[in-house]
Amino acid sequence: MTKMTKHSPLACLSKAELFKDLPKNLREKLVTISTHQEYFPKGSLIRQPFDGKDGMLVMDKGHAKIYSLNEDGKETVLGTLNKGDSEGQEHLFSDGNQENYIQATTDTWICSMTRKDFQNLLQETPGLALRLLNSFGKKLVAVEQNAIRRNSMDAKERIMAHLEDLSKKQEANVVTLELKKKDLASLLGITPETLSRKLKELENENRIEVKGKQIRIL
DNA sequence: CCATTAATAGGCG
DNA sequence: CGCCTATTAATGG
Repeated sequence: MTKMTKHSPLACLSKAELFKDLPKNLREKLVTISTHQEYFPKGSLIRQPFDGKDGMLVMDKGHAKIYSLNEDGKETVLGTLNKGDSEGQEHLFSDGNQENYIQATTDTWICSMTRKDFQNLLQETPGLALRLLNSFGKKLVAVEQNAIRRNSMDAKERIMAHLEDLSKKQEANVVTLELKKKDLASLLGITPETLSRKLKELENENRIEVKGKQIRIL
């Protein structure tokens, strides 16, 4: 393990979309119930079933993927986490064990807080509850949309739709894939081979240009 | 270097 | 399309 960066809990929480517009006094309240910064080396599991960890986490630095495992041992990628993203909000409301895995895809630092502490704070802080609901809703829409695409669009269309999402999010015509292509394939509900082939097709149709993880949308 | 993992290609159902 | 296998590229130690 390398150096330990000095940790500012307030700065960490303030990066989160969910918290960053909160008045400082509220953020300081959150700090009082949050853990110290935790380090996870690339490839390690931040969360897994039956690890006994509840509550939510905030990405301070790094990237991670969320996935589930079926009985054949194959993983299905459910989403990604980037700096400032928060995850595990559902565990703030119920104390069941989660069935998903969260794995660091780069060296990662996170902050977290437990369900109990968070619930107590929520009761004293309605404004916080409102923001949480809004964020929760946005996530729901994204998940729903991916589900809709899986059922209504063929592989090529799904890939293009995803690239356009990325383009919008990254505000560029040249997008950078945040996942390995095999993980992206899993997220889109297709195989890596199909992804590879369809990217080629799209390229031949002059709709995109692929250079490794950089893709230009034409 | 070697070993492992990721990406691509081709065949087939 | 997915699944399987072979080949190649990229990655890590």
